[in-house]
Amino acid sequence: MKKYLKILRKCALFHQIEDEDLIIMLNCLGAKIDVFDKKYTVMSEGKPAKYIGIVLSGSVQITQTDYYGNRSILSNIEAAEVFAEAFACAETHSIPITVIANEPCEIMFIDCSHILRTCSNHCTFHQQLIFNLMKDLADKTILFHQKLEILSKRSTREKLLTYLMFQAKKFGSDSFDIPFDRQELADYLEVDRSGLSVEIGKLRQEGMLESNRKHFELLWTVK
Amino acid sequence: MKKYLKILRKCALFHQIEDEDLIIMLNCLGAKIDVFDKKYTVMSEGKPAKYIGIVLSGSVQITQTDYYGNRSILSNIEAAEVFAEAFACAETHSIPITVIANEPCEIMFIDCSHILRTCSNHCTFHQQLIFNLMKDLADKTILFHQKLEILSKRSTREKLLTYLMFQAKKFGSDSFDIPFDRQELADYLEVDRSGLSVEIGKLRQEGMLESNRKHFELLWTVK
DNA sequence: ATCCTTTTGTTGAAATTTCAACAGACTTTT
DNA sequence: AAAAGTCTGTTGAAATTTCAACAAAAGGAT
Repeated sequence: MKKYLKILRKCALFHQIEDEDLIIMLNCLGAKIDVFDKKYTVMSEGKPAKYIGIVLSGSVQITQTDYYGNRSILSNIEAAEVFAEAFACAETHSIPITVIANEPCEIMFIDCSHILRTCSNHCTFHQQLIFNLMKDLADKTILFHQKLEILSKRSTREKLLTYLMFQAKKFGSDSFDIPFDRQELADYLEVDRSGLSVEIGKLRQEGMLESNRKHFELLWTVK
Repeated sequence: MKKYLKILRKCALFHQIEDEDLIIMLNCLGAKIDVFDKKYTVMSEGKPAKYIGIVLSGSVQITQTDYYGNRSILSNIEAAEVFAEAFACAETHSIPITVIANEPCEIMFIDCSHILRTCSNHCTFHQQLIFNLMKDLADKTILFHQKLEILSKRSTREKLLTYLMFQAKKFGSDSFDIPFDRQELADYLEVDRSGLSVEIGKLRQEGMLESNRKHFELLWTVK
């Protein structure tokens, strides 16, 4: 477990918890670690919403597929980030999402019921953990709110520009890489891939941006 | 404050907190109550994200308006429900939403910093409050997730059907009233009002549903 | 009961998105 | 280094959505 301390310290869930305490707590919570190869399913739709997932290395995609087979990508989760926490905390019976490894991954799973019901040992860090979980959920809500703002735009162009603006804000720079290829970006923005390519081409022609595959550079000033 | 106990007891934020304790806590937290007439602004975009709002009577709409003046409706908040908690808990500097009263309303405001930083009196109920807040945020995330599922549908028809399905599930019945008129429903589903009316007409003709203004009855079996 | 206002449904034209299919560029594998 | 596979950009046609404008229906006020 110790080899993961470096990344776990960066995880918002464990803010303000000392290394030694963290090790004790993870034992107490019965944390388990699994590894997954690229494209493997980390969690699948319909399964019980029991576990919170924490990405220790690699990254995963949160996806949803409807009965016509249309994939939609909800979000991309990087190392040190948490996923599926809302379903586990809300004690939903089953999760409505599928989680796929983007690359070889190590994932930590924690049974959420161990977090929600204070353990018999009365870890003193438990209250801090719940507080951190609350902060994490608030941040997730903000992120979902951003995604709603993107999807609420009516045109492919506006969806794309809104997304790029949020990314620029996130990275604090007008030059950044996105974690999606074209098809994935289309599935994230919920638009047609070819239409998206056309729109990117137009923006390039208009001098609004430069882009090469996953790299983007915004050339219009975000005041 | 006592006259609001009946509704406050129904608020998820105060689960497992006894009446007497609740009164003490609300004082401790410096809760304030304001009243608003129909269509008045309860909170406006850009203002500091300091307060959590609780609807004591009436209902409010969470809206967002872009620079072209397109209104989008994020959600409808009924009595005993909470709003703006995510922005306050995540300590965002300003809120990106505007809250409008649907009808005459009484709203309780609590400065979130009083919740996040345990007060000097060390109320014992404080930990319970934070736990409840976490649960509430998890539930909100689920709701946002549902809205994302609606907006991720590509056609007006599918957005509408997905919304109606969630409503039927929420009310546990195929017959229910929605809290929106046509224009508001269009602003919630992020589609054109006239196109929405056409789609409702088609579904009626196909025998999929019956509807009259805000009342809907689903005639296809959700297995 | 009548007038005034708001809401809903309709329609046709314009704009946009989706779909399917393909070619060229780029990667990865052998 | 060649072959195979994946990703991106293009294109034209079909389907859908948006927009604007108006009429009918419903609700409120006097």
